[in-house]
Amino acid sequence: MLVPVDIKKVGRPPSNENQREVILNSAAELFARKGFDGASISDLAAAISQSKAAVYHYFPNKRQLCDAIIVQALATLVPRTQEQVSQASDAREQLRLFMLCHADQFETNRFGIITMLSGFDAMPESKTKQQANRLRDEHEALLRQIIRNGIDQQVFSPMDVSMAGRAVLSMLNWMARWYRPEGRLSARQIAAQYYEIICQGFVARS
Amino acid sequence: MLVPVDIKKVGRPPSNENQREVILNSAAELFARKGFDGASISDLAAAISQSKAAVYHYFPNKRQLCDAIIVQALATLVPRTQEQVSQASDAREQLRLFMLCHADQFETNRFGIITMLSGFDAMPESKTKQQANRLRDEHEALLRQIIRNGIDQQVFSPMDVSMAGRAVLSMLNWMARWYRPEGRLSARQIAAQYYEIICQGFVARS
DNA sequence: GTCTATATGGTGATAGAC
DNA sequence: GTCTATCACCATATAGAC
Repeated sequence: MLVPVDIKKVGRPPSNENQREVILNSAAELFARKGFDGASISDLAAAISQSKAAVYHYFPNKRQLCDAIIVQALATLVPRTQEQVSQASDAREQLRLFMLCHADQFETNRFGIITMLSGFDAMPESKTKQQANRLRDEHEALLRQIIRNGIDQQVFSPMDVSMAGRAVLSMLNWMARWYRPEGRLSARQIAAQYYEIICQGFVARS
Repeated sequence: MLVPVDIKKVGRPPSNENQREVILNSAAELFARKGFDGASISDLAAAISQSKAAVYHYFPNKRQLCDAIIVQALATLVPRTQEQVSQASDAREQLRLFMLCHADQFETNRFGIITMLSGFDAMPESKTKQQANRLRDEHEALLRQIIRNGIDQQVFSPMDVSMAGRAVLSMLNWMARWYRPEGRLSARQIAAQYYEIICQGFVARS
């Protein structure tokens, strides 16, 4: 009789997947709050009421633990955004969905996304880093494609697509530095306002 | 006979001001590249070919050294921006000058401004921190006032002034993460493009 | 799988000679 | 004012018992 195989677990060490996730989640919060250098494995171990050695059982070192958080954040964000955006054909609606979905991560995976945004540049060269680069490139390419669509559809003015994309991502990514879930507006509401601002522009219509 | 007094030096320790600046500049670069926790006093001492003890002669500890860089960056940026903006009365031109001046710091004081942007939140409570807070508040207040002026003058559409200000600052501040002086565009040119994007908006005019 | 104990090295900061 | 030498501490990471 054939036994169903969970392909996600093939090749993994025979460790407790639950415990691995506990470590990833707690580490993401620590890295987000104190940065890679500021957060220590002792802090992490204390936060999950375990020993340092227990952490090293699941991850070979601090660097790879952090890298795993970063790539996991991107691996969630990027396909989810693609899926959302694909449900619209109007470029304005595609842009709105892109921005909402990106911002939504500040609610659903706050510490993971902050660790990703603040730790991306410090990743040393590795397979994981290359994977992260690919995912980021995909994400940025999607945004630029949306803007190009808009220009082709003549709903957006002609403009420098890559600068426009940077402007959008800058607004969203900087939220990592000030957004608090207990604030007046949700991350999606903030993104919706940014969408209106970037679409309409400051200048009053005649 | 009266001796002219440099008021900037009154009350300062009788140390070599030049050496102090050397330390500040080199430390700014290290903090900008590796972060507060990642940069060590040993690195710094080596970078200026001096001993660690020499650094501690000019600054009581690492934290106050970093704080000094942060507040100095703000103390340059904020009045300079005010002065520039005051030379225009049209809100669009004021906004353009604000953005150019802010971005210009990435060329004239690159490492200082990066250290400020990435280290501001981590500053512990202190007199220096309060000074930094005041300067930041002044800067943000100026930007919001420009936007309000524009709305009053009916050159800008009515909008949420604080969100609009955040949008502008996000675009500029995120430059700390990707701008390289050897790139194709200068920081001022980038800011000028951002100005066009944020003023006109994406949506095509009828 | 998780522990205690430890190896090893770097950190911020200081003492005291010159 | 700058040095060498050193402090106490904490970091990452490992060894080996259970």
